[in-house]
Amino acid sequence: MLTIEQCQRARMARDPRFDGKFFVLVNTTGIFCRPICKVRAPLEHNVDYAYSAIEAMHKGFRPCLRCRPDSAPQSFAWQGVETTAKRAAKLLTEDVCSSVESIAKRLGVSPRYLHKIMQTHFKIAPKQFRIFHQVLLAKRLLQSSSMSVEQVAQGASFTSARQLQHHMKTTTGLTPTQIRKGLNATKHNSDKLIGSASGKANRKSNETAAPSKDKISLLLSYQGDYDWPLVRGFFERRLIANNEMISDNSLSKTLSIGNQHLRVNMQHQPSKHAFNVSFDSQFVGLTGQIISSVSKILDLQANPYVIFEALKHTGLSPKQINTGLRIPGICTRFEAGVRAILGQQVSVQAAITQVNRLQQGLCGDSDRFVTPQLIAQSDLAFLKMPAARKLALIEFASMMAENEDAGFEQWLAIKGIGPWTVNYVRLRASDDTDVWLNTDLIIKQQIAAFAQGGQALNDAQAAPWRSYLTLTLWNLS
DNA sequence: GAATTCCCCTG
DNA sequence: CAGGTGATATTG
Repeated sequence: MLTIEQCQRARMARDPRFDGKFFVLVNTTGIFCRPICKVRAPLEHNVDYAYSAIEAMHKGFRPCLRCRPDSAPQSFAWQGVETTAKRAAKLLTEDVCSSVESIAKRLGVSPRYLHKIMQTHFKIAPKQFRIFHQVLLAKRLLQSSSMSVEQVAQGASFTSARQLQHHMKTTTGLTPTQIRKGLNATKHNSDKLIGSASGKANRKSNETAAPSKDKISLLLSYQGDYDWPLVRGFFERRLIANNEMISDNSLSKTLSIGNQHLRVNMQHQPSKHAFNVSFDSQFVGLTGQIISSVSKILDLQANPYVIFEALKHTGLSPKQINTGLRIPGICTRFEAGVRAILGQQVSVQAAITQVNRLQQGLCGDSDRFVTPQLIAQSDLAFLKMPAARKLALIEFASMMAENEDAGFEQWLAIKGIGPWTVNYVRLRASDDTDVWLNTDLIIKQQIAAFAQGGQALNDAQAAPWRSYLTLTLWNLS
């Protein structure tokens, strides 16, 4: 527990690390706040402290309407405007189809206020923010794929090649073709980049708009080392039949994006420090989402050097730290949730067997991963596991069927879903790099082993990359 | 940028 | 409890 002094300093500093740890009771008004409440700090002689919202309510205080200390921790209301800004940025880039207005509506704010939020947090209006993102994606496609300019425009969600031209010109001063030529001048020929355009060139021009049977392929590069054998092994031990396939140098998986389903192949090309990603060109419009899914699955954006440096200070010896460490990801929270629930208290082997039984039982030989709806409608009689866990899975599926974006506080409200499950999901399916899974059995054992060896593990040193510490300990076991 | 809402303080 | 103040979030 915290001392009065600590509380005092924490609330004066509005230190977010203490948010949720205690509450400020203001005697003069009978209102209680979170330590980070933006309102002018009450005088010390007017306040008391409580360690839970329940306690505060019980003492007759009502929650502050500004900081909402009554709402569940981690809910959006709890996290304040910054979270709204982040979510806005995410929605603006991910859901390019929706208008700015509808995104504002989804966030529960007026378009005007969204504009203001974006302006204060990103110094740019929502519309412009989105266009920049589209242009950046288009630029990347021009430089790393064999896609035609027309395809690039579609891939980056421009309504036409003309639009792409226009925005590219106004933001970079160059036309799409010039961007692509820039690559040719400085690097190799474009046909060195995975040829698939060749087949297209031969086809009749009136077919270009129609869905073709061609493959689109692009190169997604990573920085630093990449321990593919390790990542590959991780996936191999958790493979879902039909939905996923693995070979010596590649992984393929059927992704479900919206109501579309597509097979994506990811082939490791160590010499290029990249993965060659390919999928059917009829899904060109999903290019952006495919890239982000693949980046998540393969953890392409990690910077292993920085992580290595951080992990060195935890007490691990350099030999124990893998410089090519990546976190094998899962691209939807739903799939991660299913795997986590079925993985509670059992071995990796047992867990994946259950996942496959579930998949087989509800989807047969389909390559599409099971849906929330299918689980929610089933009684799961064909599964052999504790009844409580089945119920948890069904309830989880119903929640996801109703609202895919349900917050973790809603997850936790389900009986059978606790901190371990949520954190496992955060580790493998969120952008958070700082998930320290110290409630995990293996991790506990590792921590104990280090303590016994006289060299206690200092996990705080690994922040904000404790997800990688977690994975390192798993690998060491 | 004004108007509104909300909170804290003092008398 | 009323009236005064300062500050933030939000809207039109």
